[in-house]
Amino acid sequence: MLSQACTVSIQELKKNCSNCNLKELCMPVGLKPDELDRLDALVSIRRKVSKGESLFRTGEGFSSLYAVKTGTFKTLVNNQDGTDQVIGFQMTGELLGLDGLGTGQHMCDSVALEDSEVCTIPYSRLDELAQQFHALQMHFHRIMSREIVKDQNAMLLLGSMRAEQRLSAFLVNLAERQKARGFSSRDMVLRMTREEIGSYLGMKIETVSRTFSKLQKDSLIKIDQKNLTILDAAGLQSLATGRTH
Amino acid sequence: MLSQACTVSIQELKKNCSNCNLKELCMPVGLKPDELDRLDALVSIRRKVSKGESLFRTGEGFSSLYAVKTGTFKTLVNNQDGTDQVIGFQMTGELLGLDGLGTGQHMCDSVALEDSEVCTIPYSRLDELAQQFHALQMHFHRIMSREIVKDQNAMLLLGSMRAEQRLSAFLVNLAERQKARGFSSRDMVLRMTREEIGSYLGMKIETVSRTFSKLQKDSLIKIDQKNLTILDAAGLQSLATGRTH
DNA sequence: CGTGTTATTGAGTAGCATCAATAATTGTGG
DNA sequence: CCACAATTATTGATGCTACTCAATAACACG
Repeated sequence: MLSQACTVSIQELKKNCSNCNLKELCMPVGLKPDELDRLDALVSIRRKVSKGESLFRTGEGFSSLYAVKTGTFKTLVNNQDGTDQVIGFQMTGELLGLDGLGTGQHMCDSVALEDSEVCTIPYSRLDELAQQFHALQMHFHRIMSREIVKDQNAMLLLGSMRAEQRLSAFLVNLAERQKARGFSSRDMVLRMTREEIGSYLGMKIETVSRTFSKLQKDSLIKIDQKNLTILDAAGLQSLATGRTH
Repeated sequence: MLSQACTVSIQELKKNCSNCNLKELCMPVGLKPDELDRLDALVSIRRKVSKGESLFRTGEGFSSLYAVKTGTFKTLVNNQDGTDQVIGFQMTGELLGLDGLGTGQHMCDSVALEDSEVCTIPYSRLDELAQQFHALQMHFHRIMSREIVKDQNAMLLLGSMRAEQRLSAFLVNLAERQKARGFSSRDMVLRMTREEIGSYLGMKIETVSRTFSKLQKDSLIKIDQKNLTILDAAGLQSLATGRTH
């Protein structure tokens, strides 16, 4: 795995966190210059993950966290009957692997939806560094807490929304995240299949497809395969936050 | 709030973490005696919360975590349309308040389902102590990670199980937690209403009631109001882990 | 003891899943 | 680079699950 780092050029190695344009989204927020330098060394291990390849799998030993440098991932939990369920999509700047910390083993699979690249953050070294730099420790806590809140909001979505609302909320969320990354929140490319969206939102692929068609018929979106345009952001938002049942 | 501590007798104050019978479930797991002593001082602030009363509410400033000493709580997220959804039930030894760490404000409400008591753990002091005692820091990370995994499993339940399966999984989980606390996993008292169960499981109160009746008809459980007896634990378990759709 | 809350059960219905057929797209090997 | 296979997506017809509405019963609380 470490040999993967060789695929990164010397030039690339020199620009880690310090001048990474994801600073605001990833770990290093609020760190002082010297703290950033230390973190740089930590995440110098890059790893490429091709489309469809796993970053880690359920049951594998946990040793590192991963920050998505480029690309998109999905996270899957293995249902006891052998089926999988998507429980999250991670895009640039988001952290992967927090699930493994509790037991020392990863509790889900992480699979790249497109050719992607991650920064590997060995937990033991993050921990060491966090002991020295309190701000990093605090920030790490905040990241974990936000992960908990995010999951709880997903529970809300799954527990009390109907199909149209779920999909709207999902698209609004995607748009927000795109915007936070400096991309258009109007036009985007869905990296995941209808089936993956359905798995995440607790609905069948046919229902996802029909709901997309309905949103399009109502002129809220334009959807052509993976290419999505949000035509009426306010309308979509009001659908997403509307009555539950 | 601090005045609540006065309701605790001197005698009670002397027996905190060190000889608390929840050691295995709560924070102090794996700490050395001197570390435990320090934690003792930390959690000496007890607080009683009567049935129906809030421990904290959405939007309130975050300053402390809470360990349930006795009793049961429910956690609610406020849906944007004004309705609430139960996203968890906390029993003895479980930690509350992790949601507030990310933003500095609580992101959910926590309400006592019966007269309860919590140990207040000021975050700033926990943090201080964790800097000194690395084991505590590690343990705190593990607790947060497990919270994430727990929520992800709840997403799985909500996204891919049908009513009977959801309720079975819920009851099996309750039984396991009762057992971990040294109580009977066969007979228990449900502290929550049917409506609260329904809210948590993403189903209506009528469906909860009907599903209880069905499980009883099939001789898997005996349910008389809040009194539950699990007659066929294996059968219930196999329902809970059975096919999704 | 009465009132408000909580729970049970029935009848009818809406929403989503299932089954099915077809189309569009992606990936692969010749 | 093209042809074929496999995957992914769309749309229709039908059925089942769980929601809605409703009536009644049991319980909790003051």
